[in-house]
Amino acid sequence: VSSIDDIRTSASRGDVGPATARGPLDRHRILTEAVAFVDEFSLQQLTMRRLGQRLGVEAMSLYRYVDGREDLLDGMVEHVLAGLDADPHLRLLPTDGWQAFLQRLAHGVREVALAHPKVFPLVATRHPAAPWLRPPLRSLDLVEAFLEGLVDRGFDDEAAVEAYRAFSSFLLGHLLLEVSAHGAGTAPAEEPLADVTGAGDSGDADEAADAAGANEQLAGHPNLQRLERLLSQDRSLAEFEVSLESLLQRLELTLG
Amino acid sequence: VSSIDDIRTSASRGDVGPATARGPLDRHRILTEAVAFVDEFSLQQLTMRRLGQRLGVEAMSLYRYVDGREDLLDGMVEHVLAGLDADPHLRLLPTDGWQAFLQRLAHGVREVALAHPKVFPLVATRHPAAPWLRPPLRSLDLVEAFLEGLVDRGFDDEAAVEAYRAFSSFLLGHLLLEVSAHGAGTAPAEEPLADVTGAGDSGDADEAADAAGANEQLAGHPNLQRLERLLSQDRSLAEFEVSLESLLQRLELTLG
DNA sequence: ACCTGAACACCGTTCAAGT
DNA sequence: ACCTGAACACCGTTCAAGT
Repeated sequence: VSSIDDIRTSASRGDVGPATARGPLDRHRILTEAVAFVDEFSLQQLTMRRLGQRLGVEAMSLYRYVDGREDLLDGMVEHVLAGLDADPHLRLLPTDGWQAFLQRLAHGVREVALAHPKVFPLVATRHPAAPWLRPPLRSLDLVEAFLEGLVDRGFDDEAAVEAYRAFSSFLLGHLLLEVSAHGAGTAPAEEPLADVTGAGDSGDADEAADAAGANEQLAGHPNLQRLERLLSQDRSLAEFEVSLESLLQRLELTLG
Repeated sequence: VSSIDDIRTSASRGDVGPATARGPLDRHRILTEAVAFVDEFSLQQLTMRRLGQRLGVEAMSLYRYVDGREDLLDGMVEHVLAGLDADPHLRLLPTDGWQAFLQRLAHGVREVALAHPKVFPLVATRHPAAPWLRPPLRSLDLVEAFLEGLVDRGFDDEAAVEAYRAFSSFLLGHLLLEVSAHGAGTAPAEEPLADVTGAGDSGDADEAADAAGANEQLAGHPNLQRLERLLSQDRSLAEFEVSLESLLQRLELTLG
């Protein structure tokens, strides 16, 4: 049942977003609109046909610019991260320590993730071009800048690579959780617990259970029950800062 | 072109795995076979029709036991994680310090991830039932056990919740990167760099570029070039241990 | 009770044909 | 050069019908 609701949102009723009819197509415009579409609706709803519709064109036209759907998804990932490659502000600056550099880089990636929460799972899970290109730092330029920055500030090769690994794990884990919580709605504390009185008409008990959602079995979990408010608070920025700070301190130790 | 290759692997030619014809269907068997199918092929290739085929049944039969494809995917996530809920070995034992407890739990989740690398992205990205159920610790029981264990060992409420957040981020980031590297193949160092001589017949230069893969522009990246071997080494277990150890130490500090 | 045939609306993709 | 009509093989899903 729920998967049907999912499909019947506005995107499937032809309301497909801005059908701007400027000039001939090009890859950049396709990627921009694809990202905008996903931002507005969801990954699931993005199809070649609907994207064509949004661009005022038949789906087949897209194949001149993208090599099928997989290439479209790869292109979208590249597209949302492109700003990071370009931004000189995310380079090692003359006045920087490596900590300041990593701080800016981390927050830069975080901004991209928050700007496109529904695209970020793609950034996280698409197979990278090389096994050592670790999401979310998915471009050669970005990784090169990272390594150069650290080596420039006294890291030897091993330490720089270890820092790269630890930094990417940290970013990926944190940001993926942050965007996924974003999608799930922010205030389950407002949701009344298991309203067993069933307020309505329904034939079977399933509906009440559904409404209670994850709270259904919360009864058998005293700690969850007691900590629900605490768990529901959005601490993502503070958590990010604290974990990042802790990572930087750990890296500092390996510098010996 | 590549997406077609993707589709034309053995799973689409009717070679769909064990078509065991034992008794009537049930949800558990469906989930087991769905996970086995993805382990063997990929998420992309899993369709209701092919899964039915594998079970010796028409696709429509599945709808008696799973509420559509979305529910199937949710079920698979629950299914691969079910062992963790059950395992008393992942509970807080009388002899445990909280560090030993978290160590065992972390390694338990890691084993699940490595056992089903192609399923793990689902564990990582499916919307959790509640926003405070953070992947990869996706079950009420597991999170309850986590919180209970820490509170039992002297964490106050705030510290326990903070530990839960930090622990889940760490696990998610690390394991997602580990399984995705797993899929990408392990030895890009063996791959010869941009063989521009093009060895063959081809009309345009695209093929050589494709073969070079991510190495195409490695020329402009001196640090990547120099560190390629280092970057290609599989350090995942050591990295896991070190990051986990560091996390535990950090948590120890918050205990005051 | 459990499974299926037939059907529907929708996909991605190709290719010859239009302009 | 750029787009499309028509077609193909495949999807997920429903529902009345079979056993």
